[in-house]
Amino acid sequence: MTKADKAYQLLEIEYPNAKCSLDYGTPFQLLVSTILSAQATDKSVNNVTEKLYKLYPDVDSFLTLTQEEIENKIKKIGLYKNKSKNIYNMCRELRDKFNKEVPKTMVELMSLSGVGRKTASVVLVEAFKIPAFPVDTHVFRVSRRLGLAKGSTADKVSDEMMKKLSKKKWHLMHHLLITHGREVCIAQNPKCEICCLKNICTYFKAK
DNA sequence: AACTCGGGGCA
DNA sequence: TGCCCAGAGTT
Repeated sequence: MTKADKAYQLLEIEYPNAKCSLDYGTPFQLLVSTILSAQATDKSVNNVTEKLYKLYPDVDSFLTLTQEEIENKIKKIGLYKNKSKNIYNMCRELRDKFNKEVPKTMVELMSLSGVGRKTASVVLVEAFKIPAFPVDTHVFRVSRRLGLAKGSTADKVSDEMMKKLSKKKWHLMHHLLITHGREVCIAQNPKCEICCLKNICTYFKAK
């Protein structure tokens, strides 16, 4: 068994309920809620974005709003209002370049306003079940501390993780690493004493 | 690769 | 109030 498989196994036992926290309907709704939830702490995003896209469920309903109107909606539900410009522009890009459909490739998704590498790969995996390994700062930090990835950029870490794990494990592993990074393998003063992975962790060994 | 941006969380 | 942070965008 590889180290990556071992880590996966241990994390799966530690976090039996780990899964995607975003509840979404359509790919477009996932896209909007992913953008809005970026940089926000995960809680509260769910019901809040739900409210938003119940009122405005698709591209067309957003296209009827001015940027200021979108900003007011977002402000009212308590999320980053500065994302309104991105969402306003993105909906026009979807209309003009993609026939109002959420595109299904990394390059196309990343061409949209406010959509970067992480948001794009989340949409590919969650909405279209296209294999990808989203790397946020949690996944980046935990993978490197464990010694599963050595790359210095999120893209490299993503590639390394995909090579080390069978495809069917990618999706859950992503959520397991995020959960672990939030709760135990935190950025400052990680809680190594209680870590279920300390016996196989490069960072812990070096301490 | 390093920096900027800028609002939320938290002490 | 000031410090940190996540992710996108820019240089």
